[in-house]
Amino acid sequence: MTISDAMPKTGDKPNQKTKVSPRNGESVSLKDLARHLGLSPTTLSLVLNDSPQAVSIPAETKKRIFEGARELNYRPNYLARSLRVQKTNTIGVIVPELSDGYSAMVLNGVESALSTAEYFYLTASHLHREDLLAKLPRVLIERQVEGIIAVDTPIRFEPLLPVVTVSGHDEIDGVTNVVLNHRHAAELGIGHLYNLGHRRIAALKGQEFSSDTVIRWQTMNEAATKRGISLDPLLSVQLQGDSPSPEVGYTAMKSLLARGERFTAVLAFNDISAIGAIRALEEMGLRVPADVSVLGFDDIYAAAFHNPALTTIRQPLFEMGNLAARTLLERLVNGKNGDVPRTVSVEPTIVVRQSTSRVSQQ
Amino acid sequence: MTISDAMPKTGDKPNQKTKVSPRNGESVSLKDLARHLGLSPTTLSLVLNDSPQAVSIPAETKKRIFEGARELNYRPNYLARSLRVQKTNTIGVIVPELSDGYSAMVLNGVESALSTAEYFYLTASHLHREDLLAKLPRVLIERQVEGIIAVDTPIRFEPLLPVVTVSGHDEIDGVTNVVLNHRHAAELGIGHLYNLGHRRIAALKGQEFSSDTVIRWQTMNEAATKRGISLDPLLSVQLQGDSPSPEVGYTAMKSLLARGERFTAVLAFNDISAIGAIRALEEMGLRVPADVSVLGFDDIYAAAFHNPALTTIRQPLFEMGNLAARTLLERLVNGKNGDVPRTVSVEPTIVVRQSTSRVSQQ
DNA sequence: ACGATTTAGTAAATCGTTTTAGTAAGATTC
DNA sequence: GAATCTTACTAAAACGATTTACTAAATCGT
Repeated sequence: MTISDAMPKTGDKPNQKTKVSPRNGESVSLKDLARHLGLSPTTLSLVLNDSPQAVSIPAETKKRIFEGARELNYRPNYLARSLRVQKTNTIGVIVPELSDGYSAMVLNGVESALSTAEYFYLTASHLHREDLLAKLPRVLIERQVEGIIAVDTPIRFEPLLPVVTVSGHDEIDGVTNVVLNHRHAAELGIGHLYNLGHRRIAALKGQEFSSDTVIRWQTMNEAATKRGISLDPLLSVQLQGDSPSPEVGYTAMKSLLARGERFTAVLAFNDISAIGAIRALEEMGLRVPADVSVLGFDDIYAAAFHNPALTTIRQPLFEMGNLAARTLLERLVNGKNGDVPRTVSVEPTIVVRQSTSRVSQQ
Repeated sequence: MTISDAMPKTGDKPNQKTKVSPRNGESVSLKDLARHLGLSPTTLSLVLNDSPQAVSIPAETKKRIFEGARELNYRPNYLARSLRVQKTNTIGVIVPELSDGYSAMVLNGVESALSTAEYFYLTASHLHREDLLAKLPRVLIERQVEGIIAVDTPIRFEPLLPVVTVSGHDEIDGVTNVVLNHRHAAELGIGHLYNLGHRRIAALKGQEFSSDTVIRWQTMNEAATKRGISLDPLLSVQLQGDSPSPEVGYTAMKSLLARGERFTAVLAFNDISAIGAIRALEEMGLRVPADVSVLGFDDIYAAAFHNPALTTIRQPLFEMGNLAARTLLERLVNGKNGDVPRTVSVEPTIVVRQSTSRVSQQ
C-alpha cells in the first residue's frame, strides 16, 4: 500500500475546470482546496484542525472537506503554519561529530524522546571548530528551533532559548546539564581495581576538548586518595587528536610504555581507547589481563565482544540523550521554566568481564 | 593546561558570548529594526541581502542599517524567508536507526556535503516499522524539505520530490541509488578466501530487512561458482533481530556450529557480526584464523583493533553518504533534473589483517 | 529651462497558514 | 413579531520576511 493509492488518478477530468490544478506538480494550498470546494480557507482550516469553532459546521460539509483534501492530496505547509502559530516543533542538536558512536548513541535517545512528541530535530556538528561553535547556535536560532541540546559541547552563546546539555562543559544559569555521576563512576572503577590488588594504576586521560576529561581525572584521583594510593602523573598520558578510532589509545599507550614505568592496571578514558591500548600492550608482549588489567569506559557494543572482553564502566548514553530531550520538552511543552535544575545525573554501572584480573604476585 | 588556553584570544574574557538584548527576550523583526532606524523594511531587506537594487542606497545609510542590525541583534526569521522565497535549504534523511554505526557513518558524509552548501537536514528513523515508513516521508514533505535521502530503506512513497537512496531497496524512476559495487566486493572476498585455499566457506547472511542481504548473497554465490565452488546452504545461516550488537553474529554462529558441518572460513555480513562469530568460534575451541578464517565487511573503526584484527571488505560509508548528498544538491541547487542516473556505485577495497589465513593442511 | 535620468527610498502584494471578528439567514423565545 | 440565539459560514488581519511597482526629489544633458 503506497500513498499513491490515495491520490487522485491523473486521468480524472471532473475537477479540471475549476482551475484548482496547481500549476502541474506543484503542491496544493489551502486556498486551492477552498476554491475547489467552494468554501473559504477559514472553514477548511477550522474543520481540518478540528478547532472548537468547527462545532457549527455540519457533518456533511466536514465530510466534503476531508474528502476533498484526500482527493487533491492536500498537505498543509508546515512553514506557514509555524510562522503563524509561532511554533516549529523543532529543536537543534549540536554534537562534536557524528562518527564517534558517542554522539550517535545520545542522538538515538534524543530522537526516541522527540518522536513521541511529534518533534523533529536539526543536527549540526561543530568538529571542535571555534567558528562553528559560535555560528551553529545562531543559524539554528534563525531557523526558529525552540530549544537546543548540546552534547559534549562548550556553550559559546547566550542561552536565549531553552538549552539542555549532555556532559556539558559549563555551569550556566537556566541550562540543565545531564551528566554521569562521575564520583560514583570513579568509585566503581578505582574500587574495582583496588580490590583486585592494583596499586600502580596508569591512566589514559581524555582529549583536551572533552568535557569529561577534567572531572574524570579529578574524581578518579579522589577515589584513589581515599584508598591511600595516588595516580602517578608519570603513569598518565593524554589522548591526542579527535579521530574516533582506537588509534589514539594505541599511540597514547605506546608513548606511556616508552617511559619504562611499571604499572599493573590502566584506566582508559573510553572503550575505544582501551581497545587501542590493549593492542599496544600486546605488541609489547604484555598479556591482558595476566600482566596488565585494562578498564574501559562507556560500554559500547564492541566492548563485550572484544578479545579479551572489556571490563568497563557503563555510561547510559541513550538514557542521557533521552533524558535531555525529555527535560527540554518539559520546558517547551509544559512551559515548566521556573525552576530549571542545574544538573541531572545518571548512574554508571560497572560491567566486569575479562580485561581485568587480580594483580599477579611478584 | 585548561581549555581556555587553547582558545583564540577573542577578547579579554575567555568565553566571549554573543551579547544580546532585544526588549526582554523577544526577538526583533525586520519591522522593528526599520522603525528603530526610521526606514522601511523594504530598504533594510534590500541592503541586508545585498540585492542588486541596493546600488542606489548610499553607503552611509547602508552602514546605519548594518550597525542597527548588529546593535539590536537582528536575526532574520528563516521560516518567513523560506515561505516567501519557497526554499528551505533543508532536506530529510530517513535511516533505519541511529545506533548501528552504519547510519551514523553515512550521515556523517551527508552532513559534510550539506554543510558547505548551507543546507540542514532533519533525521528520522523508521525502526523497520511499516507505519513509520509510510508516515515519515509525508511529514518531512509537510515540513517542506527540498529532497530526501533514504539510507538502507525501502521507498513506500511516490517520489514527488528529489530522492536519493543509499543502498536502496528499489529501482525507481527518477531516484538515484548510491550503492557499493557488490560484484566487485564479492570478487574481492571470495577471491581472497579462495586464494588462501578455502573451499568450504560458511556464510552469515544479513537480516531480511537489509537491502544488501539479497544482492550480497547472490554476488558471493556467483563469485564462488566462477571458481568452481559453491556456498553450501547447509553452511549458511541468516542473522536474526535488529540489535546493533555482535550478539546477533554470536548466536548465528552458535546455531551454525550446532549443525556440526565442517568449514574452514566464514563470510560475515558485517564486522559487528564477524566479531560475534569469532567469539562463538573461540568458545568452541576453534582458533581464528588457525582453524577458521573470518572475513568481515564494512571496516568499522573497531575492525583494525579487534583481536585478531579483522580482515574485511571496506565499504566507504562516509563517501556514500557524501556522494548521495552531493547528488541531491546537484539536483536542488543546479536544477539538474533531466538525466537522473539510476545508479551510482562506489568501489570496495579489501583490507587484509589477521583474521584470515591460508587453510591448514589436513 | 525643460525633459530625462538617477538617487533614495516606500507601499503594497505575496508566500500559506491560523485566528479574530464578524455577518446573514433561520430558529427560538416571550 | 421583535429581540435573541444558533447555525454556517466568511473577510481580513496577522506571522516576518521578499519583491514588484511605484514616487518624490535631485541631477544631468542640451
